[in-house]
Amino acid sequence: MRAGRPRCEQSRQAILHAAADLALAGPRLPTIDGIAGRAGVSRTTLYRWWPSAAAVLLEGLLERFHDSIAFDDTLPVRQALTRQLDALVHLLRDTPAGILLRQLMAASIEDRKVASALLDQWLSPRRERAIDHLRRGIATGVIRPDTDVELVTDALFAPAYHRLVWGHAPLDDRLAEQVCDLVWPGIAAT
Amino acid sequence: MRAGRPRCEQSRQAILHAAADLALAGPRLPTIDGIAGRAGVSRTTLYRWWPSAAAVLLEGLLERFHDSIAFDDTLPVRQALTRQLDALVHLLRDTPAGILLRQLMAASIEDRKVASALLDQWLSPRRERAIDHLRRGIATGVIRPDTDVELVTDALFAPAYHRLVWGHAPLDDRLAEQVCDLVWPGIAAT
DNA sequence: CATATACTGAACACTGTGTCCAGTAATGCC
DNA sequence: GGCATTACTGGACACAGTGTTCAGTATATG
Repeated sequence: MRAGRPRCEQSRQAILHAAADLALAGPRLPTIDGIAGRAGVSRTTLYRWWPSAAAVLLEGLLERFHDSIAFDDTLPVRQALTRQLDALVHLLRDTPAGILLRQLMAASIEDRKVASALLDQWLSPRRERAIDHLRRGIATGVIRPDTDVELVTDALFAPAYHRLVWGHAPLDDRLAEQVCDLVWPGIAAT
Repeated sequence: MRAGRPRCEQSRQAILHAAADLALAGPRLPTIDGIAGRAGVSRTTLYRWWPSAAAVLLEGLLERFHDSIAFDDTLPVRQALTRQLDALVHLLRDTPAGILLRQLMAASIEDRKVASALLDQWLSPRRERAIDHLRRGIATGVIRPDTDVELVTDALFAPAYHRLVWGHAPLDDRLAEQVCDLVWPGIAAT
């Protein structure tokens, strides 16, 4: 163990919770001062461990939803994809993850570090799981071998994120199944 | 004509251009002070006509790209959709519209007024045109009559916006055609 | 000329950022 | 127990940006 006073895990949790609470309370990203105040912690402690409020928010999101990638490769490919997408829709609509992600996407547009962290730790792992399913489908002959798996992954998942960001249409219960039904004929082996 | 000194159109243009220039120069939204300084105009003049820097940016975007909806209902439905999507991909990748839109999407997440303006004046008109094409396809028997045109519109256009925002994959030349090819079998009348 | 509206430039209070520093607290090691 | 090391505190600071106010100046109509 390292010498010196150990990091206070209780403060860390209080900070992550405070950041999430503030993010959920309003449309604007929480401020460093706001988070510190609500967590009952000194401003300096925040800067000691995180470079920005967005970084705090991201760590909280990842910690809270780290096992939210619905992955089940025992299911048939089509069901597995539908299930993963349905889990995402549910997550974005019915848990704080949706609002947190919205704000982090806004932050990532203005801050390249947040952008790469969010891409590496949120989107890419989920895309990889979907791509795994698609490759499995190609391997088992269910999906056409010339399928562009990256493109199909975007076609499947982009509508959910799109509706989250723009808010022009609801993330309804049937979305996942509808999108999968729409895309499937374009990739199914004849 | 109204009494009093008329609004200075030259200043207005200088402000819109300054805002766009600053937005293109960096990842962060331009500031009111920055825009005013670059346009050679008093801060007060900006507040006189716009509520925020994002509002300036949005007005500039809409004015510059107001006729960027590729709409041609003489083409067959499938080509018309492909063409509209291809025009969008090109716009997002090869013109300032992409960067401006990225920043406006970030602003719209933090500011509901920006969000509704952007939705009403950018996304919705474009969605409506796509929906028109799809309805035309249904009317002419090319597309299945039970098609959810809103969902299909999102499936077609969301991938482009998704790649613009996340930057995980390029907006390449074949994207429009690939997405249309992927979705078409799911909506084509048998 | 009067009236109405627009632009200027400076001032102001306010919020938030990011850094610094001296002081205090908690741990491992000798 | 004493020491080195690291963590947390709280106040101070300079800085950038916001949004408003106000007196002064400019330019249009009638």
